[in-house]
Amino acid sequence: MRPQKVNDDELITSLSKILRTHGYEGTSLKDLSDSTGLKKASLYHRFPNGKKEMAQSVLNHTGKWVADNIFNVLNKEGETAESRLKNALLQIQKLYNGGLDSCIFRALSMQNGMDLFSDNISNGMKEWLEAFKNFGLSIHLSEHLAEEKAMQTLIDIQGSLVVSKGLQDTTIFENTLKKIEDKYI
Amino acid sequence: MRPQKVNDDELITSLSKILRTHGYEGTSLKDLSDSTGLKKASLYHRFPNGKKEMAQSVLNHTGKWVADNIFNVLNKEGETAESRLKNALLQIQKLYNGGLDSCIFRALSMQNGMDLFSDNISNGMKEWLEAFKNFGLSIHLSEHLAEEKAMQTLIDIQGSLVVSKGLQDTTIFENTLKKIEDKYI
DNA sequence: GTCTATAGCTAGATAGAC
DNA sequence: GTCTATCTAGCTATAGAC
Repeated sequence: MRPQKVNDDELITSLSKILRTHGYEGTSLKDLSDSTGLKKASLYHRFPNGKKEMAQSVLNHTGKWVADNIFNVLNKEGETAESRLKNALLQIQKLYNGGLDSCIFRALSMQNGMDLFSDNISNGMKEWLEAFKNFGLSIHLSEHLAEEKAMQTLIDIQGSLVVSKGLQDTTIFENTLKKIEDKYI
Repeated sequence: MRPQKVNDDELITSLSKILRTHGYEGTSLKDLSDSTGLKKASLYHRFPNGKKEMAQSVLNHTGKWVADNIFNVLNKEGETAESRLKNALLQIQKLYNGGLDSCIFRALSMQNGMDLFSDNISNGMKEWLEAFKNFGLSIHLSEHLAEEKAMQTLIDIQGSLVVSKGLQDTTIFENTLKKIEDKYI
């Protein structure tokens, strides 16, 4: 076996970057080849089902990163709610590159992408809701209020990313993260 | 001259439907031809610059509809603020088909679309902000608060559309419209 | 104004050398 | 594991008949 030119993590990172920027339909195999440095045939060797498997891998990889670096931080034992939330919001800022990068859910959720990934996207969003609901419960909000606040948080994040992109102004995203903090504490 | 098979309004409506569903990159001329009932060459006769001109026309047409049916309603002389807001929110619900349809800004704001339409999208969003700011001023909010509430309203609309689509649950969009009403009144 | 036909290109995908 | 070469299908776009 030849050595890998690019390891799995680097590969997924490049794929993620280009898919989140151009969307599923707007990303060609040539784009993916150029951005990873691997030829198309090599990409097919690593991902036999082509572009849809690459996007799927990006979804899985991102889901794991978010679980480890956001949800776990948000509900970590033995830390104050303030510090858990603050740290989680810092990780969210990192995930979206300060508002410059789009959410992978959005990038894959036009019709063609939805036909392939709707379950992943739906389940992924439910995990965000659950994580923030658990955070709400940990600060003794009622079940109902914890759910409501979690939903508003998800809407704030997604909405501020769309508006930041549209107005080309990342302060909108940053201000929204600050507001999320204020709404909880 | 032969008669038009499809008038401009019907044409734009079909183009809008398909572009908002599939996004700019995900919509092919064949899709546009199938959905409008006009052959590709006929579409080029009506829009000599092809797909980008069709999307541009959809943006312009939607912008006019929104100005006439949402912004004008929201700031109509001689009606109570409650009734203006309620009516505008009904029109917003109509624009997005109860949360089933995506926003044209979102459908055109992956990278390839942004390269072509960033100014339209940015200016369009600024008009939403201005319209809601003026509404806020009309109910005697401070300049600062009126701007802040307008931004949150835009974020709520865009965010709830993304989350509704992702979770395939339009009640999220509907509940957000109700909340917008509560936040103002 | 709409159509058929077609040009020229790029897409996704595969075969087989090294 | 990566590559070059290639296939077929689909893409955007145009020419020219009616």
